[in-house]
Amino acid sequence: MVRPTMEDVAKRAGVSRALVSLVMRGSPKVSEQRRAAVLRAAEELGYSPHAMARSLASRTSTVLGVMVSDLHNAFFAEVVDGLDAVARDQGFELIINTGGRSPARERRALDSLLSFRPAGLALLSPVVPTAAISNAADHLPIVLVARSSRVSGVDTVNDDGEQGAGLAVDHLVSLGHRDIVHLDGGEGSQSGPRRRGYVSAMAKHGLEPRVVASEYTDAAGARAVEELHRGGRVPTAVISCNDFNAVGAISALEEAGFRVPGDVSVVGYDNTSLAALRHVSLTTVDQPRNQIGRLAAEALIQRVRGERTEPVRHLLHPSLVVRNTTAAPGGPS
Amino acid sequence: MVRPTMEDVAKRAGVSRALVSLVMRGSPKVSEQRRAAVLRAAEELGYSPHAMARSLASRTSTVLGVMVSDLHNAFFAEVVDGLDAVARDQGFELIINTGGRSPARERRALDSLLSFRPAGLALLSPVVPTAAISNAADHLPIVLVARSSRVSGVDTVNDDGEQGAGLAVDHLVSLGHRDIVHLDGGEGSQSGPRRRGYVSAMAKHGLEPRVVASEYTDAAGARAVEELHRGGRVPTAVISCNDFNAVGAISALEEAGFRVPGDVSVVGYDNTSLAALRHVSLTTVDQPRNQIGRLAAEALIQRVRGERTEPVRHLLHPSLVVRNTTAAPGGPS
DNA sequence: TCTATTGGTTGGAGCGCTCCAATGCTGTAG
DNA sequence: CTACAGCATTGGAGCGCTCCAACCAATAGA
Repeated sequence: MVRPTMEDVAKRAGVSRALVSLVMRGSPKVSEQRRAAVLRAAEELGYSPHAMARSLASRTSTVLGVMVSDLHNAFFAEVVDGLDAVARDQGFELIINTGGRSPARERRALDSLLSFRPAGLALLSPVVPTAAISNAADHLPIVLVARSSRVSGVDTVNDDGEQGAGLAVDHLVSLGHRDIVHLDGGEGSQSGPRRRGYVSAMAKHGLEPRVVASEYTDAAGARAVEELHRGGRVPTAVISCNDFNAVGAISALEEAGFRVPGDVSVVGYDNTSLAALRHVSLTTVDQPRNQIGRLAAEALIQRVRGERTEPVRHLLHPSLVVRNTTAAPGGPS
Repeated sequence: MVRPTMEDVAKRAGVSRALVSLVMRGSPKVSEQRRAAVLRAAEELGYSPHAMARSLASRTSTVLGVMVSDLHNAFFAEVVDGLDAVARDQGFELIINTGGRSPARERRALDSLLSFRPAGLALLSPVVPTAAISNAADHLPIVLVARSSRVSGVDTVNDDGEQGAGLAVDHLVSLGHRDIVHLDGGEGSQSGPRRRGYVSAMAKHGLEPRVVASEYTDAAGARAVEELHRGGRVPTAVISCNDFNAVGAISALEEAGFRVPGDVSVVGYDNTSLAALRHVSLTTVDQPRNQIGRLAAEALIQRVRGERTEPVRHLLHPSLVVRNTTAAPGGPS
């Protein structure tokens, strides 16, 4: 169970501890002969450097902390994937913590991440108060993902939800729709911009917006449609707050006897793997999730390396993915 | 950017560094008066202990390493969720790394995890050779998830894939099906046990097994069904290797004019969130993913605490979730 | 009165490493 | 033959903490 230390390697190779340290860090000022001897000794002992001791002694860190508000959510999983790819590539490790969407739990998660003195911190859709964030930002570089904030000195990476919703409206209008309803995401993280984008795009086309309260789940999407149906006010097109909601809406529409997209067109948001299933084949708005993660990692690493001190605010352009749930109104199924 | 140390807190509170250490670790042998003074000083300075220095000095760690072969996969996300819940509850942190299903990358991920000298390591469906695992197992407790292995001294947590496939067969047989095809998962991680379970359950009922090569994707499921259709050998029931495959199969069946479950019943495997969507409503086999994660964390922590030295091999019982894609053969849609 | 005992407190060594100033060792110039 | 580079190498201090033996009252027992 006991692992060899630098001292052990030094002894075995017949050199000093400092020399071993130089070899381990790939310093050029070591003679080839000694280097080989050290590497051999390390190999024989099964030695690998102790990252924490290294970090303590050098007062630097190669760890990036990641606070994921909800690992369950596929969106974050893909963002983390992007973060991970860049981090690993640049020689950084990820240490991940989840907040469970509760400010108190998230607060603790944040503290425990900070106790590792990471080089930087990525907060994915955090719910902690701004004060806690700006507090932490005094100590280390921070990048905020999927939460816009004016905390000074903090980088942000966001998808432009307004633009995305606008794309959906434009698409439907170009197909000939005029009666387009938005199923709102309520408390969901990006629902505000999406709603605003919908409303302003409708206004742009001279159409009257209709926003129906809903949530980011398929059950909520179905419920919203059922209410519309009961009220006798089913539109020719629906823009859901996300893909799950859209799938629920489709299912309720079909149960009520409407054909999709024959009678009603439906657009989702997020382009989750769900939307791509041929059984679903949902027209939806794609957020470049992986790229969001990559940009976040890059922003962090730039700061860590001192290559940049000005905050950067990435606003990524979503794109529309047209599949089989949208068509001209009254068209063939 | 510079954070206060224990020394600073001690000075401010007018006590020794050792006393601050005791307070921080919640030792009972500190007078209330001093404790309060220390806590106040810490608060005022914004001090929080340095986890790495602590770990170095105490030669213990509160970090559990997690190697996820593929974060993208919702299955692992949920397992990590379970791990996370237990770990946090027991005062451990998770440090996560991904291997990307490549032995070389995974090997590096493993090394970098080990360089943090974590208290234990959870490997989720690793692809590295057994030798590497048993090597690491000499240094720290390891739990293997979704990969059965006879490495001595290593704990494992697995779902009983054979039993799960058997449940699906039993269910279909009890509905009256006799012509049941299995769409095999090929290289997929648990496809072997699932296939074996299918074959032996069929044998048990005196039925002839039919295994069709496929994969863990919806496109592959659709392709397999199309082949069956072209060969004119569409069965009355299909057991897919996983939910994605099942959804693909359903979509291809419907396109070919078969009703599900009227003409053909379909069973998935995994009970992903996809299966629960009302639009899909797939009968499937549930693996207790969250519990798999919890058990893995518990196994690790028991070892870390020295509460157990014998390896434990959890084999979890899957359960059948009956929804709307299975019915008696030839029954109403 | 003197010695145990107890509970609170402290200084110092040391965890495995990095970093820096200092050392020894060539080789070349003066 | 001394001086001085230039280079490879080294000892030691120190990162922020824990742990241990020692210490210091204050109280209890003999």
